[in-house]
Amino acid sequence: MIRLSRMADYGVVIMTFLAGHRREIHTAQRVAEATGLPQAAAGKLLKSFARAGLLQSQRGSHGGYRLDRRAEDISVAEVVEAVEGPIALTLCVDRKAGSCDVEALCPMRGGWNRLNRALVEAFESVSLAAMAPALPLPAAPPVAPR
Amino acid sequence: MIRLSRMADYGVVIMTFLAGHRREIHTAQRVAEATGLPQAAAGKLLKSFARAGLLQSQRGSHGGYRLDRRAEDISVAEVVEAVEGPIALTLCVDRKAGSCDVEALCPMRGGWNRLNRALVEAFESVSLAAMAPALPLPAAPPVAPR
DNA sequence: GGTAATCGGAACCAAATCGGTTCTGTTTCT
DNA sequence: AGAAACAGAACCGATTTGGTTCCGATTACC
Repeated sequence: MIRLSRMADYGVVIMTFLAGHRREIHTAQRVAEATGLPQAAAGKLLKSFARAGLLQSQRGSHGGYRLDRRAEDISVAEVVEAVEGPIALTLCVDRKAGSCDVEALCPMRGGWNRLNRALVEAFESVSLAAMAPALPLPAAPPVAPR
Repeated sequence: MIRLSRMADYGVVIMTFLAGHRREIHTAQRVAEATGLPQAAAGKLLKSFARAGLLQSQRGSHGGYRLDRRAEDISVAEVVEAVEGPIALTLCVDRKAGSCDVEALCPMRGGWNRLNRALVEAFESVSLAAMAPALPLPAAPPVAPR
């Protein structure tokens, strides 16, 4: 049903948490505890975000992750794309990738593009701050969506 | 990547074809041929649409499916929902279904709802006519998206 | 310099989902 | 009665997803 993957959802939770403690460094372990997400999964997501340049990582002992930007300045689109790759409703729409066989002919292209644009804009227009108005999370309800 | 299922995509193709031949009755077989979609899959989709009340079905010999409404009057949202069920980005957002465990607490609810509403509105605002401007399909490029 | 803490990256695995088919009715026309 | 068609469910293989595990690279501290 046009589901967002659970990982993307987790991602928003994590980034929201980090944004609520700006400029502090947290280990993956700590983030997992604070958010209630499965330890290893949180680690994987944090790696993705670091690779995407969304947050800073510090390796070695006393390392961890740190987010400098404010929740208001981070769009849900950035987070979701860091986890799932570009938002693309259909292959037609996805730049790169062999795309659909009929490519230029397909009369649907335009329509899907229009829909996709609307979707992307919606995601870009919502910030992490808008997602979770009450920051920082108090006892961090362990989430569990999808 | 927030993919629409291929079936939903097929669905749009089928409904678009039928809208291009309004009030004519077509067997599932014929629809499959005309659109180039796999026979059995087309049949399944047509059943879904009939069940959803999107089109009329006529059983028995000389039966088939018929679409009375005009392409301009049918939204992509209707088609997609008939195939995939309600458009719901996350379980939180989905009315019915056990939804997420934390339900009322979860601070993300509001945000996801907002995004979901935007998504639904986008789908509702695009008609089948807008998807495939050049109706009726000529030699029906056999589609093949995703 | 050694050791422990921590991230980086890939490999891996079970389970759910998805695309698609098949089978067994039921209805209706002739 | 028999053939043509839809209705609905069951089924199946392949892919995707959620999640874990491993191993290597870095860095802080003693």
